[in-house]
Amino acid sequence: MKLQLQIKMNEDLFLRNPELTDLGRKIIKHSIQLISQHGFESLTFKKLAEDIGSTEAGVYRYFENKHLLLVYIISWYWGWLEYQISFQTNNITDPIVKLKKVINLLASTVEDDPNTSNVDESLLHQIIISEGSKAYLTKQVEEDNEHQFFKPYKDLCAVIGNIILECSPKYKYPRSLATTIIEMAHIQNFFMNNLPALTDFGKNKEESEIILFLNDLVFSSIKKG
Amino acid sequence: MKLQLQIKMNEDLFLRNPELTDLGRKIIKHSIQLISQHGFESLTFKKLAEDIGSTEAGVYRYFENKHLLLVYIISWYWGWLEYQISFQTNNITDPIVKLKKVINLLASTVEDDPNTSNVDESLLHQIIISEGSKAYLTKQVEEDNEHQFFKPYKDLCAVIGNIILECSPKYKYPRSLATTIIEMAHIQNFFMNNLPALTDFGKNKEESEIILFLNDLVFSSIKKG
DNA sequence: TCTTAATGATAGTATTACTACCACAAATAA
DNA sequence: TTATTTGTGGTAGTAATACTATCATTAAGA
Repeated sequence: MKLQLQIKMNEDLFLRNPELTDLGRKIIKHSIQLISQHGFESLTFKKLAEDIGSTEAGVYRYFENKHLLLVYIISWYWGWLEYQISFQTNNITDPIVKLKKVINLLASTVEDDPNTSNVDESLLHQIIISEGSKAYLTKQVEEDNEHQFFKPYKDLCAVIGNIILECSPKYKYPRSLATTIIEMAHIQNFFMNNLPALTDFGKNKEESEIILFLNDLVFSSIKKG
Repeated sequence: MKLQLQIKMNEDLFLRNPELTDLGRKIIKHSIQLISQHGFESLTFKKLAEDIGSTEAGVYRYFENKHLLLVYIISWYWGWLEYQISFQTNNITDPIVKLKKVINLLASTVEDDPNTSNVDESLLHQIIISEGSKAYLTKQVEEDNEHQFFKPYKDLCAVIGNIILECSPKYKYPRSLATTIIEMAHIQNFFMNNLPALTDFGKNKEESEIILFLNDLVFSSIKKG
């Protein structure tokens, strides 16, 4: 049995649903490749179209601009990750074990998921690390937020926040701690690989050390209450 | 007595030192205003020149491109903040009190410093929150790092890391905790004001609550040892 | 006074970020 | 079956962006 995993996407993100056509799927696939390889700034719809073997106008029929394309693929990742978390923590009763699993999922190199044929999650993970915050660090956050573009991130944050509350019902900052885990898993990874003087993981560059740091940070915070 | 505070800047950041001329100082002042008002993406040297009452070519004589201008003003801020920290924690012997002071300085709205006439630190603080990570989240990090562009940030991180070690000599992640404090002070602020569902501070939007969160996070982590 | 440095003014180029229009093929509906 | 919609390719065009280059003028320093 081959099951195709479908993530429900916000329809305001695109002009035409890229999951439904060949060109659309190519746009997603190749934009992930190009952004992870050359960075978001250097992506243009012209280059993307050439990479695909289509035309600029063709890409514009799917996405209004590259910001929305970025928000799309990042939203997709958060949706996918929330699914991964619910799947991989299923049947775990101990919330502490659950939370450790979440930290592991956030801070470990992602492997390509065979259930999503047109998305390479390991590249996407690199994009989240290097470009993730650019989705919201804009002057249009408010407008984008009204369109619910950040719902997948908020949902993930709520899921993790609830696990934190299961561990420690009296802990006062479950959501902020959740975003701290998420953001720090990525920022420490970026720093470790690019500006190691900003971390304590410079020698080995092992993401397992980031996981140890996050575990220490999180569990010393919530264990007290 | 009027003392002018001078921050020593990396010379590779500019083509001509903006601190030494009237136009140069205007470029810094107006770019801070424009970026904080309209965001870094929408800044162009043409708009900046018009705002100043000069020409595009004039701005290009000082900065090669807007990325370097951003790195310049952000570096300036880190240098200024490190000075603030050393000044304001001077004579404090208890490292815990010191660290609390640092958290306060990082997470509080900055007031304009009268010792720096051409820089408005409160606007700069907003830029750090919304645009700060864009200085390093690029494909040129490695190259920029070779030019030592991130030294002010690293120095600040080292200073805070050392205070952490004073509090708890056996703590294993002083630098990563330092960057966590710095980054989270800003990210939580951004989320509180723009995406409050990602925080626990949505109702009052008080930065004092961010400070409480950070204090809780930091001191429960380091107190154990 | 001679020279250099800083600025202003203008022009020009390649690229980016789009919008618009037309033609064609395949799938779908009448 | 024909008619129509849908997806795509191709081409053009425009305004803005991100620069580079040149020349004249003024102010400051030697």
